[in-house]
Amino acid sequence: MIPIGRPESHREKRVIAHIDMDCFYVQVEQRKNPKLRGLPTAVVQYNSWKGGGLIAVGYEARTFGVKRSMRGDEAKKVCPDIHLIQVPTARGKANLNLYRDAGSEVVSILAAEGRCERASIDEVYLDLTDAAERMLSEMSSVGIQEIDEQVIKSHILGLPKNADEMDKIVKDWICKTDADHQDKLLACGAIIVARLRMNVLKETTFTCSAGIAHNKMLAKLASAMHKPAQQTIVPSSSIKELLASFPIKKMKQLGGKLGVSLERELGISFVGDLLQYSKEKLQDRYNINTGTWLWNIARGINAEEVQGRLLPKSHGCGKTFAGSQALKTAATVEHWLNELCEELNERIQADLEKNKRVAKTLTLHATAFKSNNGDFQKKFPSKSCPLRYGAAKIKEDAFKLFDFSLKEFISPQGAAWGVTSLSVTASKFLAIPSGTSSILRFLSENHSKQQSSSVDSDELSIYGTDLEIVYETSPKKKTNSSIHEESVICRSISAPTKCNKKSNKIKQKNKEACSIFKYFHSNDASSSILNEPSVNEVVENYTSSCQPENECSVELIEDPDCNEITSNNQPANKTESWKYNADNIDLTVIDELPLEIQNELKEWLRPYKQAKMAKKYSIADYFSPSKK
DNA sequence: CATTCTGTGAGC
DNA sequence: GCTCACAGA
Ligand SMILES: Nc1ncnc2c1ncn2[C@H]1C[C@H](O)[C@@H](COP(=O)(O)OP(=O)(O)OP(=O)(O)O)O1
Ligand SMILES: [Mn+2]
Ligand SMILES: [Mn+2]
Repeated sequence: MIPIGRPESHREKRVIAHIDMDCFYVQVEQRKNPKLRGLPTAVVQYNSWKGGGLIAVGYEARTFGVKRSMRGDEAKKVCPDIHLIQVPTARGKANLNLYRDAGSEVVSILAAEGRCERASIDEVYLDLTDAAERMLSEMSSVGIQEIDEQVIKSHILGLPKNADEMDKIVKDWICKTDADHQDKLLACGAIIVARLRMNVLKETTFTCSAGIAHNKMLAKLASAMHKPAQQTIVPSSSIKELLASFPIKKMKQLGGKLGVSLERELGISFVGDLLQYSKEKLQDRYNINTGTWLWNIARGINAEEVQGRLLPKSHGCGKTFAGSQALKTAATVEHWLNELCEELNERIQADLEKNKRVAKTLTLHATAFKSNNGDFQKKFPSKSCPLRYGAAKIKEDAFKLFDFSLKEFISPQGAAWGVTSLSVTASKFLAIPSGTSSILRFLSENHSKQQSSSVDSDELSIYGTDLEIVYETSPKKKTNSSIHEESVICRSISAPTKCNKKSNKIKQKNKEACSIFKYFHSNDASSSILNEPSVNEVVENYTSSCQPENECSVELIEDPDCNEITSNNQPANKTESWKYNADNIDLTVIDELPLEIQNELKEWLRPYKQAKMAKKYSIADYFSPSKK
């Protein structure tokens, strides 16, 4: 909820920008159909019921009083000429990929000058401290000379308002040679941001607005002050006055219940009104984190870091089934879950291709009512399980999760039910290592070759179906350092089979596992991971199996060749571990796996078996250009 | 009968 | 680690 309240150092010297696209979905539609430019336009989802719901409104339409969340019909009433563009649909639901992709385009342009955090589909935070410092030092002797026209359009808080002289005042402020260091850095930040915004416009046709300040909170606040296609600078000297009249509910994090409780319980209206309360009082009334955070924001202090993150952390698909559309049979739920899972599968496959990462967790959310107990919406328990790649697996697992939740929802009485919303989410992404000497890269390259000459990619995915590849790298601490370990374990994952009522935990069938190998190489500068695999690779075969329906006992056997890193082999969870059998270098263990899995595993392991027969154990052999 | 998303900390 | 409420696009 509330970010942990950490104070910033007394004189904050960071240069932080917040950039937010103007009426974003509308601009995306206007790029697609330029005839809409300059016309009152809004984007709606669906349209058969009351003209659909507006989710984005262009600035021309806003002058007529058209608002987000209005119905299409309502918008037509106040703005008869409005162009209502529908969100694309697929599989009976809205599909937002057009806007997601446009958002990614923008992020990739804006990430060029400093650490960038994708804060939503249409906004980012940037930490431009280094770039601004560099700029300032480069022109410290000459002073700032030429200024883009865009920069002149900046608004600078705390300066006297004078419409006629504005251009000159801004230019003077930006170029002022006797300004303090903090202000000069902001001026440099503003120049950089203006250029970035120009780049976005040139490369995408989209306009955006920005705030430039010493922290995220003030930058966010400023970016919304002057829209569209403008930017606003917050010099430190302007903060007190700004917050003194800044409404509490407009502050990020105070737009909900907390903001209301502040207004009601303290009887205040503006962020600056919080100044009268001691830190202890705020911590006492709210809690240590929230209280500290409140005390700080009243003073314009906020030390939250800009996280370097360009990609979303999860992908979700959902649909609501309002009123009479509520789903009342398992079959209709299954139908819609299938549609949602199809889309989710498509999106995580695309994400894998583009971003080389895999999702590890599948979560099902729903809302439902019980019709005996009044019609009132009750939260349906959400559940998650390991995500298995492949549309069929995702569908199977999502429906099982739903089924567990439903039983919990209706028990013990058992009653008629109706589902009013469903969603499935893929999360906990892990990057696939991409260095030349990575085992996973090797696996995936080999696998994609097999795939091209075989069946539906859905049915044979490197991360998918019943197999998962667990990839681990040794934590570098505790070592003697230059040794780097990668281990790959290939194991089966089953659909969720049981749900423990008490702990609410989904039980998987016990995993049957085959540790494929471990791989060590030196991570010295002299033999960098980026170089050809070099190194003292040791490809060890580990074999093991877990008895189905039995918890494995931990049996760690020291690796004779690599004593120094066995401590890193400690399994985090003692219910799963691998026996090491140095003698069994043949992959006979797979004979103990279910036939279906065996076949799949054999396909996968063909290259390794060939390698074994040739008594070649070095992964380097696979990377050498002559081979393969 | 707003809808369809995403991210965070608390509490277990 | 998982689930939830809350806050925001
Ligand atoms: N409540 C919502 N439901 C669905 N989609 C939304 C919702 N709010 C915003 N969006 C989508 C559509 C918006 O174009 C996009 C960016 O949101 P936001 O930045 O708040 O407004 P905006 O970009 O449309 O206008 P502005 O120019 O005021 O920033 O996210
Ligand atoms: Mn926006
Ligand atoms: Mn936004």
